[in-house]
Amino acid sequence: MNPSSQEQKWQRRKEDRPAEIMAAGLEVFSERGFAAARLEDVAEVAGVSKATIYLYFESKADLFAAIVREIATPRFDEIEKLLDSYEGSSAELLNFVIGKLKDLTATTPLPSLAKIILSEASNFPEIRDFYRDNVVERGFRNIGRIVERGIARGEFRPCNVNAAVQAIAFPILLNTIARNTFGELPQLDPDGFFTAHAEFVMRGLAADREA
Amino acid sequence: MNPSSQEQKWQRRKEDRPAEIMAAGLEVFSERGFAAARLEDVAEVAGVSKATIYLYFESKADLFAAIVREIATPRFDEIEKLLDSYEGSSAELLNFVIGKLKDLTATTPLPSLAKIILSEASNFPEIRDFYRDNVVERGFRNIGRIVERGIARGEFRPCNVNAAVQAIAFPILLNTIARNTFGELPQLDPDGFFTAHAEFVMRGLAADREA
DNA sequence: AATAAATAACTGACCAGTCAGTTATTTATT
DNA sequence: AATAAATAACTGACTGGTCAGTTATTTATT
Repeated sequence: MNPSSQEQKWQRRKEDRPAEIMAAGLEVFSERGFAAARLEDVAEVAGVSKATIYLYFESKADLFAAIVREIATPRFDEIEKLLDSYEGSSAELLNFVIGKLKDLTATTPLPSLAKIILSEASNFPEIRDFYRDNVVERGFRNIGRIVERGIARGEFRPCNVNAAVQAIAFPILLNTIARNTFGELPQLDPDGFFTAHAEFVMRGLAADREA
Repeated sequence: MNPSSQEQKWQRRKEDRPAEIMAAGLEVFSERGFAAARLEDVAEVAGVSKATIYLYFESKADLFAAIVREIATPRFDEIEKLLDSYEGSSAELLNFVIGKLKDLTATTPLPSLAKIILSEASNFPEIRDFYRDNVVERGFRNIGRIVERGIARGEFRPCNVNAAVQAIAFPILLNTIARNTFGELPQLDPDGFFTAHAEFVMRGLAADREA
């Protein structure tokens, strides 16, 4: 009549809990956004009670920020390492980075995170400030470095670097966010888009030929 | 002791209520987003009770859709009329439309509405579908027409039209949304951005010179 | 008086965050 | 090696607050 009295109800897993909760949070936040995500769902996916989340994270916003940091940091580290050591042409470098971005948008949940931040950041200042300082600034700096390098080497024409960064990155970002929001509309089809976009960017940046 | 017993508490204003409620809704939605906006606040701004909103709109989502339609429709009508009759060069036309977009983003609440839709549409399918069919499709079609016109007239190089539309519109849209979200970061400064972006677009689209 | 317009008060459902109490694990004692 | 005491991890049940939408009633208009 009491077959389970011997079974363990739970285990202590101090080391693994944070990562598991963050993985669960990523899943739930990606699906529903920040405000609409329920911590009870996060807990269920992570296989813990809601209260356990609060043993490891201070608040919903703190959990979200931890997730973003976890995902963004290694990507930035990687690209910064590349930028420091690269020796080829700037066009090649830019193409490589665009390809990388394409991969990231296709294989990681970055697009849904980006969407969340754009959409909900104004209501959650902690999130907005963290993201502005750690993702927006850093992203601009990195792509900006490529453009500046190209200009310095005479490969790209002198131009407004910040505008160039936006011309490069924003269509990619918004294409991904839009697909994420509306599904696979023919207008947003990524196959043609990425190559065409890279072509656009190259022509927009190219140094004028000598007369 | 009852000085106000003679004063009117309210008036019947069947004709004006919907417009006033929509204006109030625009204000509140722009500030807080869709989910976080409170109908009680909308009611207060409109000077009515919350229940009155339900005399004129079926639901929160219905009110939001009505607002978007009200704002988007005349803009599209205007641009479509222009496209039908325009006779000058395609570059000039495109420049004009970019300028128009710049104005719209600066002087209307379109950016915050766009942000709301991108961010919250997944949680509110009625909004998403309405917006996809009435704004995204129509916007793509209009800008796409300009690009196609330029290609047909030999002013622009043949290219992926949908990608071109995104290269033209997405940086503008996202620049505005980002400023709306993060405030006026130097990286997003609109003064330099719009002219530099127009330049980018023109170079990206320009037909190759004959050899 | 009849009716249309508007409101005030209410309901039901939701959810972040809290906390008293329970269970697993470790450490000390024999 | 057995067990008792102490500690740390975890949970269930609750609280306080929010808010879309509804209902019963009041007020204006004809």
